[in-house]
Amino acid sequence: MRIGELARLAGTSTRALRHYEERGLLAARRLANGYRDYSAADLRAVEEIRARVADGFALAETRPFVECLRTGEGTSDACVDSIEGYRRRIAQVDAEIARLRHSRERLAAQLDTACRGARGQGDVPPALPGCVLFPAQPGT
Amino acid sequence: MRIGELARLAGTSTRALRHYEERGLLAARRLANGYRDYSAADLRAVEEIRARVADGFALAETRPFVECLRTGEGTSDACVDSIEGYRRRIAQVDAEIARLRHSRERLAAQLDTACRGARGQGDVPPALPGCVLFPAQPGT
DNA sequence: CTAGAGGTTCACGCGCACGTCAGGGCAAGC
DNA sequence: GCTTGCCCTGACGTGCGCGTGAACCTCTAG
Repeated sequence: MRIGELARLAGTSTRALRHYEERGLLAARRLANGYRDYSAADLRAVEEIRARVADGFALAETRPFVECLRTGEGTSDACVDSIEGYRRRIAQVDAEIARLRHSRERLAAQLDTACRGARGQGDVPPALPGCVLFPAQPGT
Repeated sequence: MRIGELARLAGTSTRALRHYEERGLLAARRLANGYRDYSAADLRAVEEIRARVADGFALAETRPFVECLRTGEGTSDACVDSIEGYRRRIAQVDAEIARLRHSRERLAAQLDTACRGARGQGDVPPALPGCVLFPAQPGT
């Protein structure tokens, strides 16, 4: 198939596919007229890339998975580097969640004091908007 | 004080301070020789900016807080726009945490199946590295 | 023959918060 | 006079994942 069809099937753009090729993630055969020619395996590779990127992997970090697809035929998980990649990314996500949770706590505290002490130190300010229905952290 | 001292006191760079000025967040008087001249209030403003940025606000979004500092003398919380800002940011953080949690679950599932099915379909692969001590999500 | 829908490469744009030169001026000590 | 340390204003670089032309070629249908 050619680049347009692959883009449609993979739910992305032709520009993205050429970008993956520039980055060495995707290699296309060429037809006699210079057009790129892709196989079903290439579609799998692109789906793999998109899936990893959707989970926060940088493009360069998807490389082990793509290479694992080529050598391991069928799955991209079955390589040591892939497992390493999963673990690293999970650690990053955990760290990021922790950071955001701390940030969330600080923000909630700030909002709280802001609502209490807003302008009129002792008496209740006239229904300061945004201070009713103070939001609790979901999922806790 | 001049820009270097302010940068040291605020724990940032002179370049950052000039950048804030370009963005209209910080206005400096000028000495006779053209040097910027800052006051203690400016230090408070810079601290405010840094604090907001540290909690994920974009530079432009720190503007209400800084302006609130000028008008409200003392705190930056006591303005309606600040409270709105807190709420919006909290909503963003919550959404981001939710996204990351879903991503985390998908990643853990992938790692799990990868560790199970790695290479040798039925028999246990020779202690695939990274598959021992499968990490659980912290804080749950 | 002529559109029109595809393909090709090259190369700049973007958003964001600055880092990092380049090329100068000002004040103070030796 | 020279060095040193601080300051000034441009203006380009960075990282990332493409978007968006420009200018051109190629195949197919009418």
